[in-house]
Amino acid sequence: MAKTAALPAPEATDRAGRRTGLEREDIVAAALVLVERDGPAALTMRRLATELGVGTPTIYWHISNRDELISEVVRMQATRLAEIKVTGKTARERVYRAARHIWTSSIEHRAITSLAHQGGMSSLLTHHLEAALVMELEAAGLVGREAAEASRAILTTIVGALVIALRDVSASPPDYRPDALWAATNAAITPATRKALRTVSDLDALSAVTLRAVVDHFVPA
Amino acid sequence: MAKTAALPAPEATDRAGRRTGLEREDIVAAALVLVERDGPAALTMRRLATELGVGTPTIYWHISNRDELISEVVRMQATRLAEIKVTGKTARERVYRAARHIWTSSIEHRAITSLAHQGGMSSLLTHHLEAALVMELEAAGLVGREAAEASRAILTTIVGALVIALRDVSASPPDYRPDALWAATNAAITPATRKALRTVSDLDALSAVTLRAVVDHFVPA
DNA sequence: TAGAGTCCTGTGACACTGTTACAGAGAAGA
DNA sequence: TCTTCTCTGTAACAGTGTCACAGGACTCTA
Repeated sequence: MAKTAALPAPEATDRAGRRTGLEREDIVAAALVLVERDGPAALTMRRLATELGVGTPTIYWHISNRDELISEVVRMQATRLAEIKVTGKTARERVYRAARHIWTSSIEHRAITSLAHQGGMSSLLTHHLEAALVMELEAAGLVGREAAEASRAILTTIVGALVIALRDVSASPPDYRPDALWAATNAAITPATRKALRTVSDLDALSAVTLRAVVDHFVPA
Repeated sequence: MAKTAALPAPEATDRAGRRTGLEREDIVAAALVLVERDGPAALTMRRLATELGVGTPTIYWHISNRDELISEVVRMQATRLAEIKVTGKTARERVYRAARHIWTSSIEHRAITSLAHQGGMSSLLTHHLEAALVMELEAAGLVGREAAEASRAILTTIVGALVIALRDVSASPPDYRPDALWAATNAAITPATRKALRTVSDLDALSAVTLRAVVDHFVPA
């Protein structure tokens, strides 16, 4: 609200009547930079205001909520990720590549992915990429509910790997980290397996393999 | 610390020198009840203290951190979930059932699952169940790195579906909810598929299907 | 040129969070 | 009885999101 009422005719003087010339988009862009640079926890209203050389109420004039700010940040990042060129010979391969692209770009911008994720807005972040995935699914012959289910199954798989990959292991107490847990467990498990469970896994490769399996299951050859 | 130094000889008088007779375990149990009743956000130190009829520093005498409290809550819940009886004829089927058990129990106690998850401690919560899963994987012939990878792939799949299932859709602004997003997108997608994408999915069934596919891929018949 | 109106911004506050310094109360041991 | 250790309450600190309010800066009108 507020901003929608009687916009001041965007003529010659673009930013008339403002003191700092601060626009909604500038705030969102600054927030995006802040998150990518210092992590999701750094996105504080006061800190963002300081970054912009402004008081907190100024931000609240342009943006109603912190949640809305996060939404907007995620959305801006989503549009930046919009353009994809999916390659591959078979339809299956193209579906796989489209899905894989969601993973790589999410990992690449892990700070914003975490932000979107802990705000429950991961679907907003990946929506454009997901649209590309659905298009490839349709090209592979899946329509309607079949396409929707395949898309969701694939996205589910990606999100799961992302959650594991992006969590901060050093944050939890040493005794409760996965390797310590497997070292301490008294279940009837072979030493070899136990050792393998204690090593950190290459989630990128694992995600790729799992993704391939899911795609192969849902997309006909 | 603090508690470890010179414990007061647990003889006849069990709770000597205490005024309220509050134990570490009581606090954790109360926190568990609080979370299950009012959700993860309700786990506030002050609120927990009020629930126990006590001041906040009393809690801090027994437990150093809020993070440690969360760890302890998750751990208590994890031990409660420990006992499983996996049934099924084939080894594959038993692996699937063990994996499925992780899903159902996580959904059943969604508040604590969310708590564990947003604290990055999902592995702690599901550790016992995961151990059972690994045992079934070994029974199916997978050892060492193969078993570890299969276990991780399966857990990843479950976690992904959980994240999607447990997020609060009503929290995000209406324009950014999945159905609105698919209604507004201008991608080249068939109306039938678009409609299917807008409907809420049965994640329980979808998770089951995806899980079956992943298990079939990693576990030999 | 003076006044009115609108748009934006700063000061300061409120309620809430986790966390802790400090002063004690109560029981146990000397 | 006196000391010591274990626990607990009062009160505060720093930080968070959010907003009421006053006022400055600009544009438009008289």
